[in-house]
Amino acid sequence: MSQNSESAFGDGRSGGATLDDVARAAGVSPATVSRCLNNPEIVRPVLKAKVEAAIRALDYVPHGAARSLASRRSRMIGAIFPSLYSDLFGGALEALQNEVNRAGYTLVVASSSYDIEQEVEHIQKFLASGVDALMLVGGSREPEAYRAIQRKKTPYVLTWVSQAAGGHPCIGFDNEAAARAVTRHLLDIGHRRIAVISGTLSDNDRAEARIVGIKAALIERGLRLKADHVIQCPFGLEEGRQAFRQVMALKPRPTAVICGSEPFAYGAIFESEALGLKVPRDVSVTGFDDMWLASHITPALTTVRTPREAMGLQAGRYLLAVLDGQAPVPPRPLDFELVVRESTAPPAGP
Amino acid sequence: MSQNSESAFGDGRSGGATLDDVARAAGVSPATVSRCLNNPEIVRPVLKAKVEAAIRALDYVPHGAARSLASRRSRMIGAIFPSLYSDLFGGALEALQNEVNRAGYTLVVASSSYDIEQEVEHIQKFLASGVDALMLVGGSREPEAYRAIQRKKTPYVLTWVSQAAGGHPCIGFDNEAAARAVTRHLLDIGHRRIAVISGTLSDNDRAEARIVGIKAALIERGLRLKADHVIQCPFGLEEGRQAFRQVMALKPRPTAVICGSEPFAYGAIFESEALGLKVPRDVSVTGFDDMWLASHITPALTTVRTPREAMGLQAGRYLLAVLDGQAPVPPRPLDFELVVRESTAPPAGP
DNA sequence: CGCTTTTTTGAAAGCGCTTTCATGCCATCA
DNA sequence: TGATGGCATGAAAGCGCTTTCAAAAAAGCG
Repeated sequence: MSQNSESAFGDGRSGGATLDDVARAAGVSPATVSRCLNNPEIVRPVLKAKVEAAIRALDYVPHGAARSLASRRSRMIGAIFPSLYSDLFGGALEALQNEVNRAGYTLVVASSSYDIEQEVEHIQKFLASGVDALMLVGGSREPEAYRAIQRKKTPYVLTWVSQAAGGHPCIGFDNEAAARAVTRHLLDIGHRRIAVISGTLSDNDRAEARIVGIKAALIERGLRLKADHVIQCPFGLEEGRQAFRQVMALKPRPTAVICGSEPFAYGAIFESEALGLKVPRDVSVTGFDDMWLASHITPALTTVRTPREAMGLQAGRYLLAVLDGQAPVPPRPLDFELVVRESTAPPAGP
Repeated sequence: MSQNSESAFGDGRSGGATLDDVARAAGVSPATVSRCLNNPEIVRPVLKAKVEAAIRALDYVPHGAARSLASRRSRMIGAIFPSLYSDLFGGALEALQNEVNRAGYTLVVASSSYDIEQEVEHIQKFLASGVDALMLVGGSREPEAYRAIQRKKTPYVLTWVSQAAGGHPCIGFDNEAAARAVTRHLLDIGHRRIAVISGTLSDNDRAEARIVGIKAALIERGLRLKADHVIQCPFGLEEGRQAFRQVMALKPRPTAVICGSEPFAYGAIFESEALGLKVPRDVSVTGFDDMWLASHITPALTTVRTPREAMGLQAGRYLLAVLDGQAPVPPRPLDFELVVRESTAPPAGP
């Protein structure tokens, strides 16, 4: 039975070498090996070298569950997004993942399908499986959900919002201000009859805040948003088309429509063609998020660029910092940017 | 000290009740409680009821890591996608997640950014953290990666392909056949000068297979694909625009361009406008995947619809079946569908 | 150079659960 | 009715690691 340097060991034991094996091979105690893994700086270089050699020779990989059990930390961070289907959250997800990976954490992901009940189930499952921290989107959920999180003392952060009732830590942008910016732009170029296509408002504080922002901007100019001028529907391009058609049937016809999410705007632009309307000549359209299609569609979309990757990144950093015992830096709202392109123009003369 | 039925216990112990607590409360042994959790049918109804009551009363939640350690199963399934940024894999991800959740598993996700090195690192990390099964995209990776997986005896499945060198289990569609179908369509309506915009071929067997399919269809008609007629570039709309411009500079100009991925096709269509070319009058364009924009863009895109959700779903089912000890059903290729819309038409007369 | 203080190390006790294994119980059979 | 199984239960031994705690070694000091 020959033993070539690395495979013989690894292959022999079905489960791989254990920390005890390493200790034996290095001629030290298991405790020392453990320290090499978790606190390398407190073990003498001589021993550390021996241990590292043994680890390499045995192709040793620590057993995650055993580690979690003994240390009561899972090294997992959970993230729950409203949807993974669209690419809206994809960038944030990737950024978050990269960030936590870098620190040795594993990201566990779930999608709630914009369903608050499903979300709470996921929260509970994550809590049960012992995630060390939690990233959530928005602040609309039952107080009981927060209580469960806090009871377990699990660090968490809300994204996509810059503040939430209850003083929860947030990493996001000011949805209200962003919507206000879009609205002001429209008002500045002369629009007065403005309609809104919004995502379903219940259980979605981002959508709510955007409506609030729009109303605020309108009020600044002594205008107000009539109830029949805001259409609520589930996110989606097709839904946007329908809503746009509906809004264009209003008398007098609005000269601009603000879309609370980008697919609505795409839908509006596509539908305008079907309707024989020209954007922006006959009607101005704005989006929200500045996704990849925005600059390529004809007409190129006026929209607001939201800091999606940045939210993922910062949320990761924040959670990591808290896990690291640092005083949680009070996060400040991230910047958004109004991007004016071709889909908005002054309204045609009366 | 009052003890209201549920909160008093749960709040008292910082970590929550343990299985031993439940056993004590129910007046049975820990072993029995464990059995109630994992093998309810072998414990007498009387005891089971007692245990269940205790569980409810104590608000007991099993400790995942302890379970994993003792049972050597993590109840986690790992999935590594080339990208989470686009919505290409989003549907599959959601479907997979729902499927494995249903069976009590947790999905752990990672993105490799189309980087084979990064992918192998993720594979190793997942293996180390003890995932019970693994979902991968495509079959292009070092043999060592497979060896590592097999050494750990971790069930796995490759998606997005219907077969892979090495006989690995696959849940996907026949990329070659799909590309052949698109090409034949073009040939059938009279095209002879066909160019291709392909994703980077190295380390991407899906892209490779598509090229093979295109060549095969061409050869059937006695044609061949000239080297300068296939442009390789990273996935992306912008890249597609550039590649299209490049391809349109060929003399004689191709009458059709096959895009190996949908964003390329969108880019081609947008760029054609910039170039003053009319699709399909001046040039036909085909996509690949039939994503949401395909039917809305002008002209609506001829493309092939790939079974993305189905792959996620079936991959989940397959893995679950293997984990359940069932004989792994030899998976058959999933269906794709050629969707002919407006972006293809017979070439203009010579 | 002997003594105290500070670091490093090792021994051992779990973390919370699963899983043999042996036991006691009851139904079954001769 | 006594022997023979079969089945539900409990006792106990870990799973692989971390983490006190105390002992040993190194360092600092007079």
